[in-house]
Amino acid sequence: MIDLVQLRREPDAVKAALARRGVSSDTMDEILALDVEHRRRLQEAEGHRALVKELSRQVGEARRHNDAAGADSIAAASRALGDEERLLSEASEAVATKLRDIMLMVPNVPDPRVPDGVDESDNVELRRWWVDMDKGTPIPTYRDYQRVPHWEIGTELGILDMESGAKIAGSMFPLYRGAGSRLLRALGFFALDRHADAYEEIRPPSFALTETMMSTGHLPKSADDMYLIERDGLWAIPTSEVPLTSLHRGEILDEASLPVRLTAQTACFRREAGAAGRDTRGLLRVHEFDKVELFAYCTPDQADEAHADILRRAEELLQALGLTYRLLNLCTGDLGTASAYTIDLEVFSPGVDRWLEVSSVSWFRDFQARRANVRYRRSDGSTALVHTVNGSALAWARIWAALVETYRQADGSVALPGVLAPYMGGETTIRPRPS
RNA sequence: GGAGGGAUGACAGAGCGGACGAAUGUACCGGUCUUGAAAACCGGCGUGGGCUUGCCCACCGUGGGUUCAAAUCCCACUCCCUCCGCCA
Repeated sequence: MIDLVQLRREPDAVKAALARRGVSSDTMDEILALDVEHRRRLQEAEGHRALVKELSRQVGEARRHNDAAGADSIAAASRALGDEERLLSEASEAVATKLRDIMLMVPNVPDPRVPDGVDESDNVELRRWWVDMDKGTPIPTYRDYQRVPHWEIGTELGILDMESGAKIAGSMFPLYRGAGSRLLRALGFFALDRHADAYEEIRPPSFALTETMMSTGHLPKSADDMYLIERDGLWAIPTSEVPLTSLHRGEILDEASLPVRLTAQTACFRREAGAAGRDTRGLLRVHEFDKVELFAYCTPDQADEAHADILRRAEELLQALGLTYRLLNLCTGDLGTASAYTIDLEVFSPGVDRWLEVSSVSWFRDFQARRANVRYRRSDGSTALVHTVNGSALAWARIWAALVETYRQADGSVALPGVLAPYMGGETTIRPRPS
């Protein structure tokens, strides 16, 4: 949620910034008008309320002096006033609800660093990295045997079984097996161990209440993209950002404890309703995948460093895995609702010949903290909203795909990077299972 | 799933229709005292919102209701504790 006080104070600046994201100035004017009306009605209602309370006090006073007649007459007057007050409160509340409903749909104010653009094609590439990058080519030179899509490699080696996944849960639910399953586990352990120096490991619930989903900005806007267990009113989390943001919901944190850094690996569930029919092969786009998330609650002053640290850690993992990747500065048209600034990391997967998004490192300013009501106490005793920052490090399904494609050998085996050896029982080469 | 008990400020814990935003203790922040610290004593000490900046309003798990008036009474729900049942 954006800051209503800031909007009142500098409406033109906020309108101009949000116009870059396609929010009409009419919408903002409607918010401003509702805000004025709400405060007017609130004053009216509260004025009445104050009178009712005063009269009630007088009823008690009269009772104590055994003035039954006086008490009854004051009570009658108060009752009449109370009826009026009820109507005024309802009117005020109705305006407040309307105002809040619109506010919930307004995206975050983009940072000046965010480039203008309408969709992902306008994202700005910042830089690329790959092992031995010196040839002046846009991507590494790959051999023919690396140009095989991971679903073919997966079937060939018996490590990925999309058909069985579909039989069990429908299409786009992957099933890994044998060394493929172990690789997935290895990646999660590898990453969590690397982050353990500065980030507390959390294992949160995989489902969340509607209120929890509101806090991150996933609801009300993205309801169609998430799984809902209707009977219990629970949503399957699309990312561990959701539970992590609500870990301290409604709390006031000690400034000295900031930044609070957390990491979690969870399954992430996405209906991908808007992408039906796209990228349906293999692991390019799946309904369930594991992801390690890095998260920080921090002060506004710490936000840049917190963002940089998450980005650095995601890059270090990619470099340790020897994967080719690039950084994109997301444009206004591709920015998530709650984000003020996002850097995406994409790996190049030679078998499918595409860049795959494997991390989004975002700074939400106080947008999520306002919804989740997470504050910190400054040394002077005042309170302020925290900033939230998060990013994946990393999303494993697509990493899995990029790894088996990148490291496929001429003989059809896959020779994984040595950093995974401790997590693979020392065996980093995946060969066809003898049948 | 059944029966009972509970949920109050940072924490502990009173209050159970009328001046209660809430006793008291601890913690915390000032001050006095002290070479310094501790102790003692004095003062302060919840969060949000509105506007005429001094006042008003809201908040005692959540949502409804009763009443002139609700932390207090009634209903529903959530969570925690104890016991029984079931269970990986």
